[in-house]
Amino acid sequence: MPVFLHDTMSREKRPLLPKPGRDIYGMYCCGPTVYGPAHIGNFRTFTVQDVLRRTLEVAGLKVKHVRNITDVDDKTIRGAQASGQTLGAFTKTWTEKFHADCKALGLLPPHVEPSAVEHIPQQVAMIKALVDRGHAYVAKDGSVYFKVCTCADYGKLNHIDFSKLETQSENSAGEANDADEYERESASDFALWKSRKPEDGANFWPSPWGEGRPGWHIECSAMSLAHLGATFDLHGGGIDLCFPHHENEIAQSECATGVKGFAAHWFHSAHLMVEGEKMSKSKGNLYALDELVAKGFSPMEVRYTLISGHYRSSLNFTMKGVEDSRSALAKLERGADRLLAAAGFSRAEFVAPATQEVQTSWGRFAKAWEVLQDDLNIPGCLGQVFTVLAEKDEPTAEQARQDVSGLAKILFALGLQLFAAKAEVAIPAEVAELGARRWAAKQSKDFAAADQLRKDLTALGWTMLDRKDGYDLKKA
RNA sequence: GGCGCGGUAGCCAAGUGGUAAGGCCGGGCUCUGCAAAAGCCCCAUGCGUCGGUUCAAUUCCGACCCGCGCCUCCA
Repeated sequence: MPVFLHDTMSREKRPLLPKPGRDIYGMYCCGPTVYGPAHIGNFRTFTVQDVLRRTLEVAGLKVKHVRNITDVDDKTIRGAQASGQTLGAFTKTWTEKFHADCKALGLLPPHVEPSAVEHIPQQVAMIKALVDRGHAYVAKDGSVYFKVCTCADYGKLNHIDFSKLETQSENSAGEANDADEYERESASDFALWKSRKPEDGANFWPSPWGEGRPGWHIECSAMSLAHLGATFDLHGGGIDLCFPHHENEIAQSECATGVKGFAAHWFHSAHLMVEGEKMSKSKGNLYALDELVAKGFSPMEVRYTLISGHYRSSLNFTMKGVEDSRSALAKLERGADRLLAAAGFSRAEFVAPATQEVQTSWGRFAKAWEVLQDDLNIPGCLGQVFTVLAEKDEPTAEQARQDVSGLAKILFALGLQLFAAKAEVAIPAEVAELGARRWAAKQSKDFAAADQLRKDLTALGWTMLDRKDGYDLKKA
């Protein structure tokens, strides 16, 4: 059974399969603009896309995952200038930070990660095709605009009747659309090429229309064409990109190549709220991964939180939620440990099996997998996993092995790495000594002394967990 | 105004035309000198409101209330 996923354009749940005659499933995801650390909202989208890619792979598809880096736009140029760096040096710093965060969150690197700056010629070529075909025009200042009225089905992704919108002279905020800013012919036309401006500094490239830089929308069209072809299987991004970015991509790509059917499937993930509020710079709730780690949360706990809601519903990200995730993850680890013990496996053997075995051996987790394949229902899948782990009947060793295989694949698909090496907290000599003394007191049944020593440890911020044969010291 | 999404227990969150997964928290028990950890058990006659369809609706239809998103470069 193929994976089924809701498609934004058709508004239907549809099977995900490579185009006829192809054996590779091509997916393009809009990546980050590298002008600062990505926030958890960005990472929700990238994490959900990562789960999709992993799920498709577990389902046996060969996936080509392309995710771009936007390294030239107003924000990157301004950021570079403010930091006194070249654009390249500036975006390299933030790209590396992004990669580090992705790695910590367990995101598989995309197979191709093209950058906009590296694809200027492709973008220029596409713009040229649009001009040649009459879909774009050159303004007085050398900027090039896409002429929306030449694209009859513009608006099809968002189901907007664009002939009406075109005449709208102001947006919902009551602000006039500044149609004359760049001498656009129509308010809905958008920039493909922006002519060189003094504030761009050294960041301009040659083109048939003079020096300048590409508009934002064209980069994704050019890079998806370069790496996946004129048509490909799936295009993803945050729901905010649905309009106008993705609508514009469709228009540019289909008009430039003359081939309809740019992306067969559109995958949009809902946004994140933080503590019940919309994320925004002014509210200061745009958490970066580092800030959560500084609060004592592990990236895996953050990942669990990010996937704990269905991707099409907005998710309220709260610190309590991450704490809940920590407990849930710990429960998952205990359940997995029990299963491994029943199967006679070590933790090291708890890995997703190679592709050949991929379709078999789900054990009791077949239902969880089924749920995951149905519109990437991660919460439902996790619910199934916990249900199975709570079953009372002890599995036979053979059943447990099947279960381990199934669970390993589920967790691989979700990208949840259990048993992550926890940062060893060094035990101060003073604490270790108190612990040893308390253990000795307990052994000699001097409970009054033992209780006092426990209090002393608590005062230092440590707790002592007794076992039958020894004890652990943990930082509170 | 246009196009969408959603309102399920204290919190988070699945799901279904036949009577509510799961996680967290909380309570109880077992274990334990104490404490914790762990295991087991309990925790929505109820799924925004009001109508309608139906043998049966939280699930379908309609209206209404409430919250949220996008509507030109924010994942």
